[in-house]
Amino acid sequence: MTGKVFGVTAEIPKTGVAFLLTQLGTQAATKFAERVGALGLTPPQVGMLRMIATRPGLSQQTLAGNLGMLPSKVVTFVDDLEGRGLVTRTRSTRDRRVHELTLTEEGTELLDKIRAVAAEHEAGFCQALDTDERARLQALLERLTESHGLAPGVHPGYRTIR
Amino acid sequence: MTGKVFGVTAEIPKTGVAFLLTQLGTQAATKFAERVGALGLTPPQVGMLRMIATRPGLSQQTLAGNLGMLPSKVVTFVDDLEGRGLVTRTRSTRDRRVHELTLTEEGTELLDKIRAVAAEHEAGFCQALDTDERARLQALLERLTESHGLAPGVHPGYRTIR
DNA sequence: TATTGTTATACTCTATAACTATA
DNA sequence: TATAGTTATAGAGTATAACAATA
Repeated sequence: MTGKVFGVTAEIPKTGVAFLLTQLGTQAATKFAERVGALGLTPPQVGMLRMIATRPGLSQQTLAGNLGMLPSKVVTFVDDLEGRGLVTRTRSTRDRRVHELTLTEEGTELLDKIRAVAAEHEAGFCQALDTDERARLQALLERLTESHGLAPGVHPGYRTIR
Repeated sequence: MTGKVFGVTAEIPKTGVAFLLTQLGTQAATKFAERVGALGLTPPQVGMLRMIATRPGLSQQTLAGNLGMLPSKVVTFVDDLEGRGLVTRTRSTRDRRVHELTLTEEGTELLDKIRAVAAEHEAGFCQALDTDERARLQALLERLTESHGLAPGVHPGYRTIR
């Protein structure tokens, strides 16, 4: 196979599915980070807000475990989100060691914006495909994620990312 | 939509194509890193070896530019690869400032192993799909990479990764 | 004694900027 | 003066471990 790269005709290695996924996954993650960055958030923080919305009152330890983040990192992020009035820490009455996390009204509103941004991201990223093609692509990708035992909706990289 | 996560029945956000790509891209990159790690290499180093094989005699600056890496990082990597007898630096006769990079015989042999490892990676990652499904998936993914202007065979993340 | 949340610290990584040798 | 390669360094980020409060 031959093609133009860097202005020079060069041998292009036949790119397989795995490498295409690596390329597109990085691209998708970067673009999503840009979009939520406009809301003052990082992708891991978005994951936290979603998790808190899904399971209000959960502890920081549980949150860290579910998202694969370090507990010390969770402290920093919650400090930030709490300082911006998006999340509240409440000492549990049953175990005064734990801080129960919940979204404020403002946090809930921001999550709505996040959902809108995510929808824009999805639409923008798949622009080149028509509805039918997207559906077929989605079905194939779901098959792959299941075969790799990836948890639905959980980014596998929160343990190392920002 | 509802499903089991973390042992608890919870609301799962409908995962779109963009997020599935993020998940799978991270997974593919991680698994590839593990495989080439067994050869003592990082993915960026693999990219360097491939680039040097494609364009023997290129300078470190050109290599850095093409792969989106910092020149100072290239120095470190080439130090390593040269120390292991995989790559040679030769002062250019036309411009004694530049170091022309070439693969040694050993480097060429290692690149053969890398190609084998990449093939195993591809096969292993797509195990859940039959030949026909892989071809259709590949075609759809190629459409997406083209629509996003991604250069064939070039990982977009070498500028930040290890 | 074990666990939650927090803080401190050591370690790694990245990016920038100096520095040399050549042009 | 500008550029290729190198080295040094400052800043950021990560993971580990120490710590106080509570169980």
